[in-house]
Amino acid sequence: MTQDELDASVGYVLKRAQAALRGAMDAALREHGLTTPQYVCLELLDQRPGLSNAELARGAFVSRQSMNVVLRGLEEGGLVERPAQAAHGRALPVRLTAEGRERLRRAHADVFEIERRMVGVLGPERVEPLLADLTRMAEGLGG
Amino acid sequence: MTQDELDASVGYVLKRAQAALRGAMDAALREHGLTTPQYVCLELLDQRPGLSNAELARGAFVSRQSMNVVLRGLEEGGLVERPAQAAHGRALPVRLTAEGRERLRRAHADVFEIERRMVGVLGPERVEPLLADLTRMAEGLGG
DNA sequence: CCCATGTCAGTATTACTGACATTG
DNA sequence: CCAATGTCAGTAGTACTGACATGG
Repeated sequence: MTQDELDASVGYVLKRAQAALRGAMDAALREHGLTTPQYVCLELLDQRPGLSNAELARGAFVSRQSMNVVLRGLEEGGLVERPAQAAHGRALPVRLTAEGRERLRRAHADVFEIERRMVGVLGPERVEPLLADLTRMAEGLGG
Repeated sequence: MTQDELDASVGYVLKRAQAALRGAMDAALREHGLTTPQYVCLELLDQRPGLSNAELARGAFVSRQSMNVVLRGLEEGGLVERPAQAAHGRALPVRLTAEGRERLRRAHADVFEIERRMVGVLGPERVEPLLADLTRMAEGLGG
């Protein structure tokens, strides 16, 4: 593989774009006392209240164990809450607290601005195909 | 942000695609006794022999310290080598050993197949714009 | 002096694996 | 029995910060 081929590697530019986004998010979220995985977790819970740990893990593309660590941090910070016992299954539905919702709201504004800046360099007509292509690639790998 | 907005978030699908690729690479490279960061490091060195630790770190989007850990692992495994002292600067040029080149060659075949499978679900005419868009997005965030 | 580099130390977050009991 | 879940334990990879000496 030559240098040209590396620059032209979809995997490489994918990683580059993701690293740039992650770095920008880490920096912005630090001011809100959140890590990027924590933010992702809050975002998922805001959209689908009551998701279980395992469901959150799948949504954030991490293991159950990793998500459990993230959840424990959020719980200690009073941003989410879990019932002590499950109603019927084993899954414990997680919900945002009022403080969690408020923290998310403020952090979201900054993250939204980052994403706007990232996507803003593209022509608006590119966004839809880009979303479709990335989704199909993930599905193509069984993701 | 609604569920539709999350699915439509460029950041989210970007992460999803990258997670799928990373997972596939981790699985494939395990059989070659390599981690994904180690593989990326070998690939960079194959293309540009003599890169320093700091240059490799920038190329792989990790910190100097993290890359140093990766390099130490590769050095212990006899896949790369560094001179004990720098010729003129402080930077130590890293080079693949014969074994490193051979290990990379075999691993590369599997990784190439994964990328082929990932990109294969797209129309060939989509690849170029995709590369360009991802590159521009990274640059737009200062990556 | 300034800056990039290599390196050491310590710590934190995230990740993995394996394992096990529980629930439906 | 089987599948999914929550959880415990151990380990590993990657990240951060701060610090320091070195070389150009």
